[in-house]
Parts: sequence; C-alpha cells; structure tokens
Amino acid sequence: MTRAQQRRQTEESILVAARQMFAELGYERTTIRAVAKAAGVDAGLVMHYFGTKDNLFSRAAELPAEELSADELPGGGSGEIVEVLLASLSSRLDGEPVASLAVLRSMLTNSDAAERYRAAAEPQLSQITAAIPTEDAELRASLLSAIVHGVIIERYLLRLGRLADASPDQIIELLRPCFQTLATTEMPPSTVRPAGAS
Amino acid sequence: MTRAQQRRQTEESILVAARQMFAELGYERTTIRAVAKAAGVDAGLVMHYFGTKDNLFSRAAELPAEELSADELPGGGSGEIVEVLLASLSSRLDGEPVASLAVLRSMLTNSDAAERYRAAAEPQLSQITAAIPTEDAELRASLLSAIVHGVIIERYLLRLGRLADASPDQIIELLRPCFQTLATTEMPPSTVRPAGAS
DNA sequence: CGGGCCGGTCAACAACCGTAGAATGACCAG
DNA sequence: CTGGTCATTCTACGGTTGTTGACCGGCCCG
Repeated sequence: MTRAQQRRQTEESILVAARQMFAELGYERTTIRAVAKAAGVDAGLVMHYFGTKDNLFSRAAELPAEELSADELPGGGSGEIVEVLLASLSSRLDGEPVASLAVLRSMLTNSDAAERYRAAAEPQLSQITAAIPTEDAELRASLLSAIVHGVIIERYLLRLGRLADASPDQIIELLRPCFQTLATTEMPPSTVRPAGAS
Repeated sequence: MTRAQQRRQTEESILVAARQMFAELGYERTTIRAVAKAAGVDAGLVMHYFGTKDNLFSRAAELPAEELSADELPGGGSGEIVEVLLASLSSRLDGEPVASLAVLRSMLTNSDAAERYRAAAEPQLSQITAAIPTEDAELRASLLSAIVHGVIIERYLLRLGRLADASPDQIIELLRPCFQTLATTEMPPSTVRPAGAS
C-alpha cells in the first residue's frame, strides 16, 4: 500500500470514529482524544490532519449533505412533492444515518452544526415552498420540514415510543394523508369540527 | 428583609440565570461560573446551594413539568384529544417557554434532561394512545408527539423558516386537519394516490 | 544508497472546568 | 452584648480539554 493510500485510510478511519462519537455524544462531549483512541491513533495526529476540533466536525459532517437534504427534489405539483418527501424520509428511516445524526445531535450546541443544518434544509425548504400553490406556502413547507425532523429526532435521538421501532413503511403510510392535507389546499371538509359542534 | 427571604431571593435569581443559560447554550456549554456571574454571586455559592451542576440543572428544569406536559389531558374520544393537543401546543407557541427550552436543548447531551423529558412525555403519550381507537394507536400517538416536538424545536431552537415567526393560530389551523387524520381512522380516500396511478 | 519527506508518537502547556474548604463578616437569638 | 449561625467570598486542587512542537523512523525519490 502506497503512502498516500495509507494516509487516506487513516484519515477515513478517524472520520468514521468521529462521526460515530458526534452522533452518539454530540459535539461537546466528544473529545479529540477519545476519537483518536477509537481510531487507534494518537490525538496529535488528529490535530495534525484536521487542525482543529471544529474542522474535524466539519469534515465528519460533510457527507450528510447527501444524507440530509433530499437529493435534488425534482420540481412538480404539490402531489408529487409529497411523494418525493415521503420517499426521502423513508430512505432515512431504515438504517441509522450516522452522519445526519451527528449533525442533528450537535445542532443544538454547536454553531457550525446549526449553520450546516440550515444550509442543508433551506434550499429543500424553498423547493417545497415552490411546489405548494397556496399563499401560506412558506409556512406549510416549514411545517412539513418540522414533521420530518421531529420524526427523525424522536426515532433516533430520543428513541421515544413506538416510533423507535416501527417499520418505515408503516410510518410513511400514516404520514401520507397528513402530508397531503398540508401540501394541498384540500382540507377534509367534514372532519373540521373544532370542539363543540353537534 | 429577613435572612431567609434574602436567601430564597438569591437562590431564585441563580435559578433564573441558570434556566436562561441552559436554554441558550445547552447543558455542557453552560458553566457554573458563568451562571454565578450572571446572577451576580460567587461560583462557590452556587455549589453551596445546589451541591452539584447536575442538581442545579434539575432544579432549574423543575417547572417545565408544568410547561412541558399538557396539564392532565382529559380523556375523551379521538376528536377531543386533537383539540386538547392543539390547545396545549398553542399555549406553548406564544412566549418562549424558557424552562422547556432548557430541557429540550440539553436533552440530547444530558442524561438527566433526557430522562426528565421522557418522564414528561410518556404519560402524555399513553393518554393520547388511549384516545385513539385504531390498532396502531401507539404509533399514531408517537407521530402526533413527534410533530409537536418537531414544531417547537424548529420554532425556538432552530429558528428555521416561517415557523419561527408565524402566529400560533395560523400554525394550529394548518395542523388541525393533519392531527385529525392521524387521530382518527378516516383517511381522505380520494387523495390517496401513491406515485404513478392514472 | 543516502537524504529528505512525512506518517505517526510523545510529552507538555495553558486554559478551563467542577468542586472543596477555609476565611470573613453581617445578622439574629439569648 | 455576645456567641454562633449563615450568607457569601476567596483560594486552591485535581482533572480534562484543545492545541502545540519536538522527536522518531520507515518510505520514496534522485
């Protein structure tokens, strides 16, 4: 194995360990020394390669650009966007998306993670907005986004309730009508009955 | 002012400062020294009163039992539970619920916060479950819960999109049909059209 | 084959953290 | 008035953290 290969491999194993720890412990509780030990190298080497802890996080959280943002939501009507969103959610629901979780868990305490998350979420948000015909499209898009993130957080980070172990398909099917009423103007007319109405 | 009063007042001002910092920075980045400085006292005093940082957090996060869990969701059909949930969400949507945010932001890194959150969420969850007549009631309840938390996190912690500044009423109204389709078996039949179907 | 590049280790520093305990000084009871 | 309680502060300790720079040794180029 050539020298460059060796280096890239070591670098990658550091990144893998870092991703894992960031996802499990969040930014603050993840220490460079622990990452180094998990990767089987010295802490100094991590600094030598990545320069700074923030930078290590940046590099470790790079690929969720792929995991986090749905890949280029194709335009289309509000009907199609729902299916695209559901498909994107579904793919994130089987198999732990480690890099995404690293970003999500660190999001609330690390400013770089927060910005990275915003950068991944905003274009997606505006694409959803564009596909919704109503006046309050922006808010509806935000709600759709909030639901997606709420589900992922509750499933992977909080591990609360049935959401932790339910099958992706089951979740998707329950969410579909929900998404449809949000993405389109149609509100089920008969079911709108706020509180007291005989 | 008597001695006991003075003490309780100082203690309270420490708690206020602690809540604020935990809500803004999360558990790890909040330091006892900083809390003390914000409260205008010495760090040692904080230790003297609260013994430990974990304990300080516990005390600072006590009142969200009131903020977090909807107060005694009254039983009732799936229709009523929707309105109760929406009302609970609505009340949390105007005015920043500082203590709740402290718990939420620290939840992902501090085990006490996580447990506290679970303790507040689980009874609520089972009450929702009880009000839903379908077989997959547990999952539906979890989804409802996930949506609520997703909305709050995106509004207060992430401050992403229109959700950050929209009026509570507007959010509630958009969410209502969503909640109804989740809490009841009724699925809008005509709108179910997965992908390609002519 | 020899010398420099480079992957990698080691030891140490400065800062900060939670925490402990002694010291101070004002207040209240007897 | 006096003695002790108690709110409050000060100083310091041990540990961990991010980060640094010197050092070592094998690989590759000329």
